[in-house]
Amino acid sequence: MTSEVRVRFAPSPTGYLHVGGARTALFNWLYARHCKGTFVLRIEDTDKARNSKEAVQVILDGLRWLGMDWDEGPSMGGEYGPYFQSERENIYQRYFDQLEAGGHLYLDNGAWRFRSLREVVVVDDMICGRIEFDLSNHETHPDMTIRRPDGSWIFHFVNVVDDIEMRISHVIRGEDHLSNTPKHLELFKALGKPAPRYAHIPLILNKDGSKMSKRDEGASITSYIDGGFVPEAVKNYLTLLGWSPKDGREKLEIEEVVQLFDLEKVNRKNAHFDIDKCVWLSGQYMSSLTLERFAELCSPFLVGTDAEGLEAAKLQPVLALVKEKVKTFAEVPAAISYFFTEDYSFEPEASEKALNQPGASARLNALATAFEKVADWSPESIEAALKATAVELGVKAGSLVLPTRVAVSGRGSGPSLYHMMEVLGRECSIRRIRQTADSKAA
RNA sequence: GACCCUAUCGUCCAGUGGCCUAGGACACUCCCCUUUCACGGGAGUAACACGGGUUCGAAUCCCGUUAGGGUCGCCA
Repeated sequence: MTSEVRVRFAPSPTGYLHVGGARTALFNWLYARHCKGTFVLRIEDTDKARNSKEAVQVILDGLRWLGMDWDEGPSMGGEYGPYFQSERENIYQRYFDQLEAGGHLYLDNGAWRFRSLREVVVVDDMICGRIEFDLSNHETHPDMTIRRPDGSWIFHFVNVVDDIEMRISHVIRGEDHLSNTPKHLELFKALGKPAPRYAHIPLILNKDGSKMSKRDEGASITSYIDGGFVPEAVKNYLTLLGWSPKDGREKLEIEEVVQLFDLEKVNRKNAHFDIDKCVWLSGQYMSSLTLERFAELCSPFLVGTDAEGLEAAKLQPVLALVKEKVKTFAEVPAAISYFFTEDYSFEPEASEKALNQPGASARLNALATAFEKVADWSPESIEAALKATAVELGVKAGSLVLPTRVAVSGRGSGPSLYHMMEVLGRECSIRRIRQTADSKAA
């Protein structure tokens, strides 16, 4: 029972969830699920200045959006709570008293410092291997502060106390903590408790290798939510940063990742973040979404557009048309706009190429006349009518396609023309073709 | 500055002494398919940081250099 795997993600509520933090959470989540262990979410809000309900909410929302459910933590509870450090005052006091009684602490300018054991500390890391840190030199390794003069607690101390109290078996965290680990090990030793296993995962940097800061593209999970990425795709992309199934596959069901995931196989090299590949993966997931889920995930992006609140019968056929075309939901409003307004704009280049040609107007009118005679308004019939008209006019069918497309949509590209016209409807399609023939075409 | 980690195409991964004239994916270029764009299919450009070892043999092991990243807070 003591060998049970318990891992934790312990973010500080800074107001945003960094992509690197999200991946740390993900690797914890994957390891917990792989081992059938427990994934704990603990909020490290000892810094009262930065602590706010909203800031915590951003983290919870981000984790939920990525489909990482926690077994213990905020709104879940659990037998090792509370899960906010701001509510664990008495626990820290107890451990503090123990350290003080053991002679490990001394006062310095009103703050409490931990007297280092001044030894060589070995970190046996599951990813980085065995590393020795020589802490014997006071100059290069000053005693760490664990409590401020105002009584508030410092990260290193509360982090260790909570890992003890919450029975954490494996600490999976960013490599930026690797150099802090010997200090933490000293604390475990002074407290007389066994330390957890450590696994430091490499960091995520910008594509050019520079440090990723808050403002950089893709740094905040909120940017993926707002950017309309398919959440499964972002989760999938994150698993591929530092880990791989080894067989070259890129798109993997998360259940399979859970099955295959292993800390020992995680890379030791920092990953450079490539938003293009993430967008590509989102597009891959997009096409495999059911129309229902696609419509559901689209709806927040339709707010404020002509398509907002439209009944499913009107909206879904249009969404079906663009589903295979977009890579993010954010692209949807622009992709469908001309279906829901007569005030659609014409792309200059497409207009120039398709409409500003001699005889374009006459050809469009001939097409409109042919479409008026189509018995059933199906893609097949529309196509047949267009091809027959091409024969009549003595031109290639292809040369009528683009002008028709631009006339009914204003654009040079889009869904299959015949399917698009079917959804647009006979009356609307013909009206747009005639209007364009009158006003735009030469 | 000290200490720690890392080093394969522009990027993400494969490769753990011979199967590597280094493989896959994104991006890029070209071709095919197609009514357009996209999808799909095919082809191409492109990498073992450098220098020493060890070995019959090194992308793979060792050392050094260089480069990048991290830590050294009364931030987390």
